[in-house]
Amino acid sequence: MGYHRSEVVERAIGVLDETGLEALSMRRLAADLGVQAGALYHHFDNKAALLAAVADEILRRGRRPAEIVAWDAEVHLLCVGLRDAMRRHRDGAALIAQVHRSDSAALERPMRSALERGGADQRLARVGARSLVRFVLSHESDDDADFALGLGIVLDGLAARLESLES
Amino acid sequence: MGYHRSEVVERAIGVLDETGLEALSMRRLAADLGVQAGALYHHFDNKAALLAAVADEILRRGRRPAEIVAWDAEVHLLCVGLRDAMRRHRDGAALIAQVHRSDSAALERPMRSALERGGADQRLARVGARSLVRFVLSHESDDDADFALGLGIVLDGLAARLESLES
DNA sequence: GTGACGCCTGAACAGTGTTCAACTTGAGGT
DNA sequence: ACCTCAAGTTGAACACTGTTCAGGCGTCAC
Repeated sequence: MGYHRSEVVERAIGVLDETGLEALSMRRLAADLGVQAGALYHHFDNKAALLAAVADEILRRGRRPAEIVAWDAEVHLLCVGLRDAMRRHRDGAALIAQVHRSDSAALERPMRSALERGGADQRLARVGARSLVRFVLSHESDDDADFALGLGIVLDGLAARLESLES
Repeated sequence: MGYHRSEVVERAIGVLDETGLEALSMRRLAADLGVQAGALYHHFDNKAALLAAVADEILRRGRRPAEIVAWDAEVHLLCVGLRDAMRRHRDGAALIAQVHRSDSAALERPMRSALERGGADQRLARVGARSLVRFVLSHESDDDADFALGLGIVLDGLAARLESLES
């Protein structure tokens, strides 16, 4: 029995790690909790809401205390942190991408404020943050070296735009 | 009745445009063709194969004759062409991303050879091509101006890497 | 005519998300 | 101790999904 949402979410992460996103059905999760599928709908409006809570929890666990560093180091840190968080669980990137398909503002916000601190105007910060978040989400399975190179390319492009804004 | 694969694919594109990827089920498509669902399995091994054929057709229709231009203009053209092709149909990006999730080599190949013609080594061409393809696939719903800005950022970063290789 | 083969039907299987009346359970108030 | 009320759960149902397969039908070749 999952008294609270948090226990359901925790078990959902367990099922995710064990069997993957594909196999994470309401019935499978309910059975894992020793409960009927319908019971889950007293804690979550629907499966999407449940998955959103799971994605939030995965990201929450991956968050680190904010450090005050140079903007480019912070952006780099945010990207690597996001990648690490989603890679800690099977199908983590697929899940997070699915949940934030329509609204990825929450993921982009910290990235955006870092870019603005680096001198970007609103538009550049918005587009840059979006590009970075989607870059990270779509390169889950690449090895770290390739990821670092790709991220470096995007960051170089951003840096060039920022320099030309300052002059 | 869909005598041939091509007629099934064509009708599938029709259903896609009318009702979206979510509603494109085997039964829905079969009904649209005036046929039972099981009949489709004489033309395609499974739904994934059908969707792959649909994605291929969408991309084929979007292909333009190769022009011989500077590498950066060609990369730009390839990206815009891919974007246009997938945006011509409802959920086009979602479909193509789904089909090429495990194997996006076919999409990356022309991008890679253009980058190599621009002086990139194998690794840079591979990582750059992958980043560009995924950038395009994940920015379907952005307006054109934001897309152009984001693409410009990635291309600037690539150009910087290419210049430092030549020196 | 007699096969053979391609295409299709219709039903079935096992699964999915979701809803809902009815039941159990436990805590609070009197 | 009793009653009430609400939260939590059940079990069944609904309308779907992809997929399989024995059987039938029609069109060719021989």
